[in-house]
Amino acid sequence: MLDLRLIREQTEFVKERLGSRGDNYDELIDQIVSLDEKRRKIIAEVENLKHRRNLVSKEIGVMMKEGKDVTALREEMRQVGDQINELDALLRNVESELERLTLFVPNIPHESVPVGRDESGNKIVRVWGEPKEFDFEPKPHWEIGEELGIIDFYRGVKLSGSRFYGLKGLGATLERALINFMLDLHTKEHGYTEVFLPFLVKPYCMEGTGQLPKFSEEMYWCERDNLWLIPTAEVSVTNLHREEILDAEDLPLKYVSYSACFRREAGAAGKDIKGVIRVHQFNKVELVKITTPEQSYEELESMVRDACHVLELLKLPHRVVLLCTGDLGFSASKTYDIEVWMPGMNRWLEISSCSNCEDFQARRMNLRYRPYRGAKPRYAHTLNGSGVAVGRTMAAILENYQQKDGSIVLPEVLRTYLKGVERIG
RNA sequence: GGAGCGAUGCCCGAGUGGACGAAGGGACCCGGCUGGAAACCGGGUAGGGCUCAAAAAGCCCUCCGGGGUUCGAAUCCCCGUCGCUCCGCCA
Repeated sequence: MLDLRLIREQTEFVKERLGSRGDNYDELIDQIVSLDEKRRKIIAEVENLKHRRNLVSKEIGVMMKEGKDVTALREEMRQVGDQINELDALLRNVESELERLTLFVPNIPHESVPVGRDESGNKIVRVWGEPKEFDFEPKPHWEIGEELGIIDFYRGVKLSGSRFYGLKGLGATLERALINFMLDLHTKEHGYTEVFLPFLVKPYCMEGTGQLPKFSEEMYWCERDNLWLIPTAEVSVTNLHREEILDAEDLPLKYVSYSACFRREAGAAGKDIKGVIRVHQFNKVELVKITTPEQSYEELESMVRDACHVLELLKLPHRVVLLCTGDLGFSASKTYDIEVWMPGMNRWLEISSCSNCEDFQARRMNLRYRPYRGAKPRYAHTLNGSGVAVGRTMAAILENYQQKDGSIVLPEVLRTYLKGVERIG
């Protein structure tokens, strides 16, 4: 959520910056500005009346003790009270509409974000490693997984429908090993605190991180209990300290969390239909930081490095991409994607996305910190990034480590997590 | 799922219709005392909004959240959320 004051006082700036995302928000912003004006007018009026009522009510109390007649004043105040109720009701309507609209406004891109229409405007920041040369035609991971009997697409679909899959034997073990490897790396070497949180959350959590109200179609909803399945642990972890005022000396808070992620992929019919890269349920290890505005961009850089470290240790070639304004997510001010090389698919594949949301989410969830003793609270900055997507990492391992004979030689760093197993097949 | 009880400031806790943003205690901060400290003494310590260029100041709101009754609500009524206790069920 953007600061209403910013929208009010720098309307043109806000419109222009939002416009760089590729959609026009002028009309929405104009509606917000005019509702805000209306709101302030009503407030001025109703507060005057309340002030008067407070004074007179006190006086009535005093007069009653003195045995004076107060019927006339009482009657007058009853009328004032009616007016207040009317105005308050009006104000509630205006405020709820204002809030509703404001929740649909995306975050303002950071000034360092390149302006561009779509992913063609993204900038490659750096590349790590080189795509391996194969002396045979490398296969895509879905063929490898099926041939080795470690990924079961058919039965995943039998159980739950399209875009679900199952793992078996060393496939299941590898998935689990990857999760543990990533969690250990981030807790032991990068200083994150591990948390394990609910996968089902209240609607206000989804609103807090920006999935609701705009992206309800993308998520699974348990209607009976009005709970939502998280599309990423970003939701549960970032909301962990919602409505709190944190001490500055505790910042930055750095959390890492494993979670299953659930996505309806509503707008992706027919896209990436093969393999495990676009499915309704997948595992992810997520990084979240809560920090100060002064530190947040440094923290974004180090978060990207922490995520890349996973891929470096796995010796998977990857590159870091700075997203342009048109490719930026709703809540983000600045985002780096990390893309891994998939020799079987012959393309780069997003395996992590690290964003600084500045105070956009913090404002939605009322997450603040106190810069120093006695100071006014300020909104914190929140960051999130995959560290990294587990299913896609498994796919990348299958494709990058495949051998001519169809077997997989497992990355060395995983061997302690695989009880010494060195290859599959 | 049933029954009952509860939610007050940073923490504990009083208040059950009128001067209450809220007694008292603790904690913390500042000052005094001291060679220094403890004890003691004095003072202070919530959030949001509106008016405003801003500051200052004033006003409004907030005693879990939302409605209502009333001239006036922390206090009375209704709804919701969360917590506790007992019963039932359950991995």
